[in-house]
Amino acid sequence: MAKKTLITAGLPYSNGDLHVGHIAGCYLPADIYNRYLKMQGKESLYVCGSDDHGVAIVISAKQKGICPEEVVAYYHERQQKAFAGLMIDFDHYGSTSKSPTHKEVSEDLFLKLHDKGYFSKETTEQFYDIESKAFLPDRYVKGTCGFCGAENQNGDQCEQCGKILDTDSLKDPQSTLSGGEVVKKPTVHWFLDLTKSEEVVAQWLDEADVRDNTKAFVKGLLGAGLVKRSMTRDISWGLPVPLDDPDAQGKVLYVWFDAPIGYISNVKDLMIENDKGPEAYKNWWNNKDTDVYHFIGEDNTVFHCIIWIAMLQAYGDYNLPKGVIVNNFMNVKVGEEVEKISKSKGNAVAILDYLELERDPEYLRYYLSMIAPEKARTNFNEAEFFQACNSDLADTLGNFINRAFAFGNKYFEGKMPSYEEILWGDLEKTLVEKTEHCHNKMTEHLNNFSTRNAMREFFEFARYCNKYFNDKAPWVSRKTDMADAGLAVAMSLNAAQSMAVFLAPFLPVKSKKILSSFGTEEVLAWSDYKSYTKSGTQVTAPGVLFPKFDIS
RNA sequence: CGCGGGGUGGAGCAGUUUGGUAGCUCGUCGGGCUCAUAACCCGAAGGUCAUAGGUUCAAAUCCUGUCCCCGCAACCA
Repeated sequence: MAKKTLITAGLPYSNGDLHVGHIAGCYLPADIYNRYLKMQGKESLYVCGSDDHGVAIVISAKQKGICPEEVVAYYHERQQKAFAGLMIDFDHYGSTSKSPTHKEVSEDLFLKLHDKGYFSKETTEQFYDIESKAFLPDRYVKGTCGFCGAENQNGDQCEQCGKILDTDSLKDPQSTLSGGEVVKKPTVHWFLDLTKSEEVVAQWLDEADVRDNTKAFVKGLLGAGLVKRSMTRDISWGLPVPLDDPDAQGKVLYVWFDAPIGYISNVKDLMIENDKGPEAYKNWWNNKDTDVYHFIGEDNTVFHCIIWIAMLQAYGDYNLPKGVIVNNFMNVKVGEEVEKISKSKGNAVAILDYLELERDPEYLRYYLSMIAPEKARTNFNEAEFFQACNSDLADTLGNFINRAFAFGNKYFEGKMPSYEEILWGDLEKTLVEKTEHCHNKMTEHLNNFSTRNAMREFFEFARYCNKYFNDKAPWVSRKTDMADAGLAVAMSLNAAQSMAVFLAPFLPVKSKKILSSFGTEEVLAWSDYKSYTKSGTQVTAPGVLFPKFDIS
């Protein structure tokens, strides 16, 4: 059976708007990979959905004076709008809080792990906000550092001395929510014992498609030894712990436990929606012919490369991911300063803002592919964005296509001139070699999940195309050797058509526009990049594909 | 000795796995061309590849030490 691929992108937390970092980190690379696989005639699915549970949403709701459902609904819709605007095409976009399937699949997974003895029930002391009548995660508690005496420190770590704080070492704890008094209170939770999974995770890591830097990071964690992690929480918003145990009352599954399960439940929902039945998702999740790839941001590494692997392995029936593609964060550059993208600093480059300015979404797809933080963090800078778009998209790519078509219109009545191989000289042979080289390299880079290198390869080719046209100088040869001028035009148009294929995963609309100039409607296959248009065919110039930003 | 990433011409980056003339984009200067979105092409200036030492015929690339920058250190999505 042919291999098929299930692609997922880290479920966006429905408690905020999406910005360029989110898109560059996982949604765009995954979208490009999905389109690329489909162009190769492979069966693939790209699923995602909002991650709706967790303390942060409860707190956010409380602060706004609304209920968690409203917070989730608001951001879920805005996130979908941002994705649609950037042509991030999911085969399915679900929601962990709205899908009954998700609840069912999560409960099944929790219960099976429970029955197999992977959980231990333990009592620990946690901060409890008396006024809000709620347990609080440490970061929502402020107090005095028990080590150095620094005041007003978050409950997880002291910024002054760097020591990690806990319920014992944080003095005079206060709730940042209510401002009220916080006490220590015992509470019962179910812990997943990760020490049992150390070997399995290490083995998976050896075989999986994971970038070297991710591998090194996870190996470091494994070397330090894994611990028990609580998979339940004391809040009311989430999936109730599905146990017939009085201690489970009022407790929910930890958001990080149920979020990745969304990768399974979203596929199941998609299959049900498509009338394939409630068991069809097994063709994707319980089938060795499926390669599962998770695209995530660096903050998700621990959960996807350790806990999720442990969960899947403990469950037993589902595929382990073939790869986890981790991208780093993206910072923004404001003036000379590099900063973290942050809403509170007001430097977030929000997707909806970008779209509202009616800027071309494909310019952003281009730029984010180009500066994708694949090996290290990169900076988003608006001035550089404008400059790169103008230089690469308008001057190099757009101008080349335009000049080839324009010359053809002017001197060949818009008909594709002759370009039989017998006419080729060294310049033509080199051009075709460069085309093949570009295709091969882009294939290699995309197979390695590097949109960045693929794009760089593409523009090297585009630059060469301009050089070819220049070296041929058809505006000179047309006076003495019309056939050679025609050859230059035809070969350039052929190159433009190849470019349309190369660009399709990145800039689907522009790619289509170029192809339709040649009278082709459907997306060509990735390997059909040399299916050139016949001589004599009428072609129509696509016009200016990439207008420039005015940055004077 | 907590873990990881980084330090390459004015700016932004590639190259380091598999040592062998230091590459790309932008910027600057000069030239060419006029088909094209004032675009394109060619050439030049500019780098002791953070630093000190080592291995080697040969090191940005391998090894060791040092300095600087940035993340992470797992209750937070």
